[in-house]
Formats: sequence, C-alpha cells, structure tokens
Amino acid sequence: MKNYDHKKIEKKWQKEWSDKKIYKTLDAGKGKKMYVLDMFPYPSGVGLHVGHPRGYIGSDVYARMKRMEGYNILHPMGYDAFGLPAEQYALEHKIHPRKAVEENVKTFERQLSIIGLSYDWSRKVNTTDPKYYKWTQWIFLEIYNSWYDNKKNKARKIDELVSIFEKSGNVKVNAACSNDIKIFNVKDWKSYSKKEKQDILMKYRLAFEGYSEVNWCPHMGTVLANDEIVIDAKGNSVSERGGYPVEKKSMRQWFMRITAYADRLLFGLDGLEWSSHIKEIQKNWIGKSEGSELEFKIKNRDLSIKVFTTRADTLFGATYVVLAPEHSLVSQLKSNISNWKEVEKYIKNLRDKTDEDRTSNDKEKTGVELKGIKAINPANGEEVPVWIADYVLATYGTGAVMAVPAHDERDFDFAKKYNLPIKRVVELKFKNKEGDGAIRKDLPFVRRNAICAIVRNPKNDKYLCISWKNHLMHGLVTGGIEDDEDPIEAALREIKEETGYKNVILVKDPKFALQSQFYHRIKKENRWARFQYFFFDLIDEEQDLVDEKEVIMHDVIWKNKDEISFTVIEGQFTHNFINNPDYIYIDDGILHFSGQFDDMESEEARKKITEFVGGKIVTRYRMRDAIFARQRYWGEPIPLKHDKDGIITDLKLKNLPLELPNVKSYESVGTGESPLAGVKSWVKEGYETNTMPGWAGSSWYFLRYMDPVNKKEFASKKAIDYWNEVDMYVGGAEHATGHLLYSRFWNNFLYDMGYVSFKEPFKRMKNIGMVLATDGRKMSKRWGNVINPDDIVSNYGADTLRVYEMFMGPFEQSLPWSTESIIGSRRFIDKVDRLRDKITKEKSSDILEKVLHKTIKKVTEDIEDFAMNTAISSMMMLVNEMEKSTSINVKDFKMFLQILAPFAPHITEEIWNKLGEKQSIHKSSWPKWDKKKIIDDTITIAVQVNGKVRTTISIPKDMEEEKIKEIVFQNKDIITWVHDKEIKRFIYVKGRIINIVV
RNA sequence: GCCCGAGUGGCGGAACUGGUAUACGCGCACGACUUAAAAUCGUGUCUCGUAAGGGAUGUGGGUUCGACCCCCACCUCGGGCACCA
Repeated sequence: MKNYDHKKIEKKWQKEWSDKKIYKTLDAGKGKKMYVLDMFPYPSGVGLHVGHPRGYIGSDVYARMKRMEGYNILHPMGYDAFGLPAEQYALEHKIHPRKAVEENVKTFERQLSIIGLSYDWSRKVNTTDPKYYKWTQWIFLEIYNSWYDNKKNKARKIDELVSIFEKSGNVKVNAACSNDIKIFNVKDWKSYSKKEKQDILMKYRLAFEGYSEVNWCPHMGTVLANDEIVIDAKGNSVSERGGYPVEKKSMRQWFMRITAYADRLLFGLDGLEWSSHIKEIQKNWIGKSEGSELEFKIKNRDLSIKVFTTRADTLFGATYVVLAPEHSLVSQLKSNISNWKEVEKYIKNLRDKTDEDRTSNDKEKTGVELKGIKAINPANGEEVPVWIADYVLATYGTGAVMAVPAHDERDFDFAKKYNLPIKRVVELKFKNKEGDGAIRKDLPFVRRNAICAIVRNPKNDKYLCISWKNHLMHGLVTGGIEDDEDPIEAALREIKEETGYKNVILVKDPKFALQSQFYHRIKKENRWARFQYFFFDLIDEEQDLVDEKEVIMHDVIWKNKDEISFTVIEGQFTHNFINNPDYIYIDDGILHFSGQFDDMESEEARKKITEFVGGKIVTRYRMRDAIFARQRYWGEPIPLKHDKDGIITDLKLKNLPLELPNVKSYESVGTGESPLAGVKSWVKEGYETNTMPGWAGSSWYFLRYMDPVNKKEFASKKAIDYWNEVDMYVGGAEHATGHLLYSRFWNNFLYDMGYVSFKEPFKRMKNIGMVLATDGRKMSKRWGNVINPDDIVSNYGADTLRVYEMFMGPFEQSLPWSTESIIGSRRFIDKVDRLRDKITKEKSSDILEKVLHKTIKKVTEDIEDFAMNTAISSMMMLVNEMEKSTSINVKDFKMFLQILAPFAPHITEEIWNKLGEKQSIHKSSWPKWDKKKIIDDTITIAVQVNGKVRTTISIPKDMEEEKIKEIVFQNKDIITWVHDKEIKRFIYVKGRIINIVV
C-alpha cells in the first residue's frame, strides 16, 4: 500500500514548520488581514474521534489558501475548559479539575499536532487561566454596572441612571427592566435607604440578581439540569442517576438581561453571511410577536388583570380569563376567593411537577376557577369568570390570558373540559376571484343572510346535493333567509322548496357562519352573503312535488362526503367542515357579534379594538433572560461581595482576578448552593458563591486572540481595530441558540460601551457537519464505533486523513465514515507522488495546460465557498489527465502542488522541496489561472429534437445561429429524426444547447 | 402540532442562473503485469431491450421548446421549537 513514507516526511515537515514559525501571525501586517476562527473545543477526557478535526481541517484549508494569497492570517486555537464535564471527570478520577483540564489539553494537542494544522499556537487562550478570566470577570462587571436605554437603544453606565433618578425620578425612563417597577419621583428616591436604592437599581442592571425555579434533588443535595431528570413509572420526576425524587426549589441566581438586545439580535442577522438555517433557528428562538396588552378590571376590587394577546380582534369572544398559577394577583385576591383551599391545593400540587411534566403537549390541561372573582370584558362590559390553569405560563407576556375558545385551540380544549361558554366572533371570509362566480368590479355588493343545509341520509351516509344544470356544478342546499325568519325555519323551507324532502331533523347547530363574496350568476349581482350552517338528518324519503321553476334549473342528487365538490362557497372548506364540525376557526377573518366592529377584518380590528378599550400595542419576545450562575465549583467566580446588611459591592479592576480558592473538596455542600458556600475563607470575605456558567468565557474569546497576553486590557483598541470582526467562523450548528447568541449579545454590549467598533462578531460562518460512524449512528464509546484519528494518521498519513475528510461530501453535511473509501484518497496522493517521474522542462500539452488552469480556477473558487469535495474531485481529474500525458512541465506541476498544498501540506512540501524550492510552499503565492488558457475555441453542444438529445456537434464558440442552423440540418442523425416534418421552432441558447421542435 | 432542510446508481456524492443527469471516489466484474499474491495499470459498471429505441433524480400532477432545479398536493427522513396566548 505504501508508496511513500508518510510517517517520515510528515514528522520532518511539522518540525520544520514549527522551528521556522512559518504560521506566526503578525500583530499588524501591511497587507489585508483575515481572521479565520474555529469554535474552540471543550477538551474532554475521552480524546478525539475522527469527526472532531473535520471542521479544523476545513478552516485550515481556507486559512492556508488565504495565507498564500497574501493575507495576514489570524488562525488561533484555544480551550473552553470550565464547566460540568471537567468537574465530573475530576470527581470520578479524584483529581483537581485544573489537573484534569491540563491532562485533557495535553491529549488534545498531541492528537491535533499530527494533523498538520497551521495554527499560531503562541496565541493560545484557556478560559480557566486566571489571566484570561480576569477579563471575563471585568466584562461581567461592565455589564453589571450598565442598564439599557430603550430610547437611545443602547447600554449606558448605571451611574448615568442614578443621575437621572436624582434629577427626575424614573417617570421618564424607558429602560429594559424587570416588570415589577414602581414609579417614584426625586423626593422618593432621596428618601430611600441604600438597600432600597440597590434593590431598585438591580431591576435595571444588565446583569442582575433574581430568583428562579430549579430542579432540586434533596437526596443528592444538588441541582439537576432538565436532561438529568426522567419520569418514573408512577409519573414522578426523578433523577436519572439513582432515581431519587426531584422537586422544584426557588434559588437565588444571577441573570443577564439579553432580552434588552432581542430586537438587535434579530435585525443583526440580516447582514451576516450565515446559513439561512442557523438564522432561522435564532429567529425562532428570539420569537418576536406583536400583540396587544389589554386590561380586564376585577369586579368590586380596585385591581385589574393585564393580558397579552395577538388576537385583540377576538376580544368580544373572550368568555373567561386565565392566570398563571404563579401570578401575583392570585394571592392578592385571596380574601375574595371563596374556594381558596381548593385553589391553594392546586397550586401546591403543581409546584412538585417539573416544567417538562407540566408543559408536555399531550397532557390534558387542568385548572381551578377562582370562585367569587369576576373580570369585566373591556369590550362589552360582560362579567367573565377567572381561572388559574397550568397551560398559562407565568414567564411569557403578562402571565395572564383572555380565553377565546372559539378561536384558540388551547382555550377550546379547556372550555370543553370545564364547560365554559364558546362564542364565535370571527368568521372565514371567502372572496370568489375566479370563474364565472368571480366578483364583478363594477357592481356594488348586496348583503344577504343565508343558510347552508347539510342534509345526510343516515341509511347510506350520503349527502343531499343540488346539481345545477347550466353550470355543471353541484353543491349543498343553500338559500336566503327572509325578513324576521328563523334561520332553522329558513333551512327547512329551502330544503323542501328545492328538493321536496320534508321530513328532516336538525341534528347539530354548529353555530358557525361563513361570509362569502361572489357574483350571483342567476340574479346577476355581487353578493355578500352570510351563510349559517346546519346539520340535518333525513328521517324518511317522502318528497313533495318540487316547483316547476326549480326543476328547470337543477336536479337533486345524493353524493358521498368526498364527492361534494362545490357549494356557492368553497368546496374544500365545506368538505373539511362536514368532516369536522367542531372546527374551530383560528385564522384571520371577518368580525361579527362584535358591536361596532362587525364586518371589519381581523387585521384592522386588532388595532381598532385595542384602541377602543384603552390597551396598547406591544412587542413580546419568546426569548428569556439568561441565567448567569451555576451552583458549582469549576467556573469563574462572580466578582461581587455581599455584606451583612445585604449590600453588594463590585470588585475593582485592580483586585481582579478573583481567583477560585484552592480547596480539598469541591463536592456539593448539600444545600443546593455552590461548593464555594462551604469554603470558610470565601464566605467570610462575603464573596458571591455562585460561579459563572459555561458560556461566560466563550462569549468573548475571539477578542482575546487578537491580543492574548495583554495585562492592561482585555485586548488593546489597536489590536481590535486592526483585526476587526471574525471573517470566517467555523464550527458546529449545535451552538445556534447558545454560544452564538450570547457572544453576539456581549459583542453588541461591548460595542455600546465603545470597546469594539463592530456590532456583529462573526461576519461569515460555516457549520461543519457531523461525522457519523460506519453504522450511521453517532460515534460513541457506548456503541464501540469510534474511529480514532491517530490510527488513520498512522496507517494512511495525515494528508490522506485531511483529503478524505474534505472529499467525503459537502462540508456542512453530516456523513458516515467509510473505512473502505479512504483508500481512494491515499491512492490519489500516491499518484501525485508518482507523477514526479514525468516532470520535465518541456512545455505541457495544450490540453493539459487547459485542464490545469481550469482546475486552478475551480479550486480557488471552491475553497472560497467551502466546497472542498468538488475542489478535490477537480484535482483528481487533473491528475488523471497528467497520468495520460508523457510529460509535465515543471512550472505547471508546481502550480498544481500549490493548489493541493492546503489539503495535503506535507507531501506537497516534500515534492516542492525536492524540486529545488528553498522557501516553504506554504509561504509561496497562490497561483493565478490564465484566462486565455481556459477559453475553449470550439465547444461541443448537444442537439435536441423535441427536448431529447439526439446528437452533439462541435462548433467554434462564436458561430452565428444561422450558420449553426445550416450545420445542424446537414447532420445525418438530425435528418433522420427531423425527416420532412415541419420545423416549428429552432432554439439556440448560446454555448449551451440546441433544441428543434417539430 | 408548528417552523426549517433534504430525498439522485450497490455506497459517499456531482450537475453553473431551467439547457447532454449520474462528474469524482469507493465497491464490483473482466483483462494486463506476476510462478503466485499484493500493489499498479487498462476496460466495463442506472435500468428494460439482441438492436433500433424506451424508462429513470421519493410519489402524483402542473408550468416550459426543455425540469434533479420553478409551482401545487402527498410520502419518508433529518434538524429546531414545543401549551409563547
């Protein structure tokens, strides 16, 4: 198998490159800069599998090409090493997490070093290094000491907010803040104690203290993440390990007010060259929705319920109000609630359930009415009941909703279960725009009330239809309601008049109507009809005679459900309606039973009704503020101090870093608090015992690489301005809603503060697909299907691994590893090596030159697009062409080596060197393709007859259509196909195809 | 349930902006070299048909001179969200 000794040459060149520091980044280059960044890894204890380096190889290929193109490249690597896995690994192996990280980093670097990646290792960062996390802590304090001004749409220093309070209280302040802010004036502010002031400011800070529910496992004495919990056979939440009961516990946390940036994070996506897929995920995650905030007054109390709705147009159909069980109003209303015990029990029960339990979709909704409480529907003054229910979330909107069961599925389910009234106020509006029923623009509308009778024969399950003789259509029985006539009477009358059937019985009044605008073909007018639907069953087949006038126009027929193809309204809709008469209408439509808003369309009604009841239009986001605390040891300490009176002070820069104390035991203390709460010296100083979450260090590391050893700043302004944003970011798509949002948030913040000059940190991004095992599953120790890159490098060489990983398939796609296919990549490199025998000083053949220059173009463009697989396949074709040639010009061959060099840096360097080059191939300049050499003078194009290829012809590329026509019609194949048929069309698309239509 | 993305030979995949579908690689078959094997090289390899020719890009329709590509409906798989009012 071995044609060349990859072990020898790879080692040799890796040493050479490292000794000569050929990948060293210049602090400020004269030329253009290019920042190519990999998402830095979490160095785990198990080592790498063959999928891990795939992204690194891709970014390396890109960086190498750009380096050869003359860019000053920043291409660094580092480690994100705080967090649970390292802590867990340390606990299991009974070593300190720092030690564990050191070991894992070593393994990681050994495995990476043999692949030949062009990192500048001198810029390595490690989030667990106090010299690094000093600045993570500093950024935290910057965020802590800031608030978000919604008017200026940027973050500002908290001191400026204090000045505003001192001058004018908080009346004029429009800030992103917690939603339980009280209004105060200057006098109030001055009267507040230090602690009170602190508490108020806390509600404005961008990093703030608060409480949240966590999953608490008393037996283990720890907090568990959602995925560490399972549901046992009895339906209780238990820990995955050990099966111990888990309950909810409210715990003190730190938060980051990322929601302040929701809109900027949303619109910032527009300018980014990311895959639309990732942008879509972020958009959904942010979850912007426009709606109205409306108030329902509570009867006999000076309180009201604020609800958020996107469907203010359905307000007249709101038949009850639901509060989240956690809603603060519940306890405020206690004295008025006559069934308080029941309510209390319900809330208590709910607390023991996990979120997952409570919100799983298939679970039936539950709730309790707050008896003795009535809310007033602001639209019509109706008194409606108030409930608490598990399907309303405290954390979204206002924690309360108006329930409109006729137009919302959840409310509908709930109303059905508890027998609450359902009131339809929006109807489907159908405008007939096609056919001879299409609305005539020149005619006014004539309004009619009408019925649509769905008559079923229970004996054979067929439906009564009218077949119109003139129009070849059939539909259900429809007709107008006379003045003062009862709709059901009208329906019975129409059935009798049109079909003669007189013994039918009403089986269902779905209380549904549909508005339809159409042109009445017989009456010759534009109609705007409101059809009320009724279901009837036929009792017997006795018929009266039908009036002669009706008989002329239509027949009476019986049809199966599926055959009902047409009504005056719309066949498909009616068909669905018959199948599901409990149909709740959730789309926009036209209003009725809504007072002065009747006949208005939903969109307009939303604004008008909101205005009418004194509500306001608001924007809400699904995204929540991010918890910025973990109750663990292995994380950055939060640089804050609490004194005995509850006053918090922030550490100053000169006191940073606040280092993690070295302790013997960093196991959980058993109260749910961080292990730091058990460290006496730490607690005595009053230091915060929570540590930062895993995403803290990774939210700004890309800035530190720009100036990695700076002791005075997180990075100098000069370095930041020179490197600017990351030009190419490569990593997994799994960070779409975590890291990629948090780091955009931090960067936007740092921009507001003037520390960085760009809003968005990652201009272009490519997401590496996963490498699956040969069995199509994820590679995992558990399945025993892990392929280790060390083995591949040892058997085939690093160049083969690199070429294969790029050749496997599209960069962003997940692909299974193939132990069989890799040999193809090795053969390719062997062939390249063997081509050395053919190198001469003679000129290469014209054909070879042409293929070479085309390949240079293709590879250059493909690498730019990360289409690595097609770049390699085009080089394979070039090599096949070279094999056919008797000789290859040395200069041509060197150009080929250069374009192959990013993929196979070792073998190309070896041959390059053997050909007498002194300087590294990786420092040479990227070859340019010769435009003249890739132009084809004659082209081969296909000739189709009626769209089928019949032959191909070779013609000079600029030949005129008339001449081509002549040649084509002299062609034997074409003559046989065309014969003496008439030529209807002759289509010539320049340089592409000829199609003859006969 | 809702929102994205994808379905092409035995396998991984290619196909520019709607213009010769199956490039490149793996595998397989046959042949050359060899005492032999490996390695290497050559030839073939979607499918039906002796051929002429026909049929194939998940399924069914549509638009077009022409569709893997655009439109509609459906099926399957992957991802995201999941009572967000």
